[in-house]
Amino acid sequence: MSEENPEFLIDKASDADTDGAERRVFEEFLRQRGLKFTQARRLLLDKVFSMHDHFTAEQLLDRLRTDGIGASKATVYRTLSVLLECDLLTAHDFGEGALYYEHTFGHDHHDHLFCLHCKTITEFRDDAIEEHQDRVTGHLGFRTLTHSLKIYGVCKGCSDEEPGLVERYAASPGIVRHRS
Amino acid sequence: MSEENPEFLIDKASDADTDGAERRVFEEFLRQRGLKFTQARRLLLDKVFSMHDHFTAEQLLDRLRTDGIGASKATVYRTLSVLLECDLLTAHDFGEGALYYEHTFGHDHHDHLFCLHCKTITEFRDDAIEEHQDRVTGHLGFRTLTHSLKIYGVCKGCSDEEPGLVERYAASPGIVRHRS
DNA sequence: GTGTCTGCAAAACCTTTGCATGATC
DNA sequence: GATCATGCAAAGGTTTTGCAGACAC
Repeated sequence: MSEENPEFLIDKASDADTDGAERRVFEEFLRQRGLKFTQARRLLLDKVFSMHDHFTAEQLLDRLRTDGIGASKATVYRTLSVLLECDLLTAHDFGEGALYYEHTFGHDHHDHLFCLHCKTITEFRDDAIEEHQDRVTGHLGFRTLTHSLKIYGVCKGCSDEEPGLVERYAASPGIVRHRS
Repeated sequence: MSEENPEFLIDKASDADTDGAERRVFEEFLRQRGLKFTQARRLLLDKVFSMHDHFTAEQLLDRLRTDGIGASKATVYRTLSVLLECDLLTAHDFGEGALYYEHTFGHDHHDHLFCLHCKTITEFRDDAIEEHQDRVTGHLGFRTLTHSLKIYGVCKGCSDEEPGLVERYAASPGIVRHRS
């Protein structure tokens, strides 16, 4: 492993080709529940799986419209909700007002770095952290269903470009919003 | 340390007596900014520091009214905002719609377990987890300002009382809401 | 043809804000 | 007395919902 690509960094490009498996999962899920595989749902599924970054409902709607697909806001939210239920999608709240979604098919759990300046989201995974979490919950008899670790700060790119940025954010709690 | 009280559990009772220090901090902060120490702010500060659990703005408002203190919703939100800015308060988003607040005076950083069934919030701290986080961000040149680790699941009390609860939640992604 | 889905607009929800009145320094 | 704070109601944002017409099975 090179220094530029440490073992805990997640390679986003590797999920580029899912071989259409998400579609089979989706169709099967719909069938089981007596729901219908409509054109809107097919178009939305395709769009969601063509985006390999995190996106909000509004951004998804915009990109659909750019493609000339006239889906309504209600349908976007309702379809995202179905995709969440069948585990093809995950939502993350970074305290920015809207939820960020990412498709998750065959992806392992991972955690996030959120740059408060450029809003870039970086994914990472660290087994040691996971193990320590399990140790804590095990001690307490707490049965974990899901968990989230989010680290907020300033990414290397931003702090290289603008030295003093970190100090500026640290002095402006209003920007960090004290959400933790 | 007894088994009932592992070293990573945070003893909430220990912050019961702050000796009024939070009031001095608050007054000093207000003075520095040319803000006023009004009756509403004093009453809210007292109430916030008399509550040793996590609470929402709505719950705070209710408890104030129970005490016969008629603060408006706007004032509650505005005062919470000031308390956040002077680091006497922290807000947490557990995906329940509203933010949960907790007063933090002389408290070290800690993480949270959230029981999806009884909504109980348990605090813990684990230095090893923090160290691993620092290692990851260090590798990436990411400058951390704050972070949050939240573990969602079913607490020991709930799963003892209702066996099968965990499985029920695991099968109902809609309840977990897929927020992570 | 039955049952589900879509789009629109309106509502829900928490939170913030504008403005006139009232309190603090 | 100047300035900031309060309360009310209205607006802000994202997300959800009711309903009539449209589509999938």
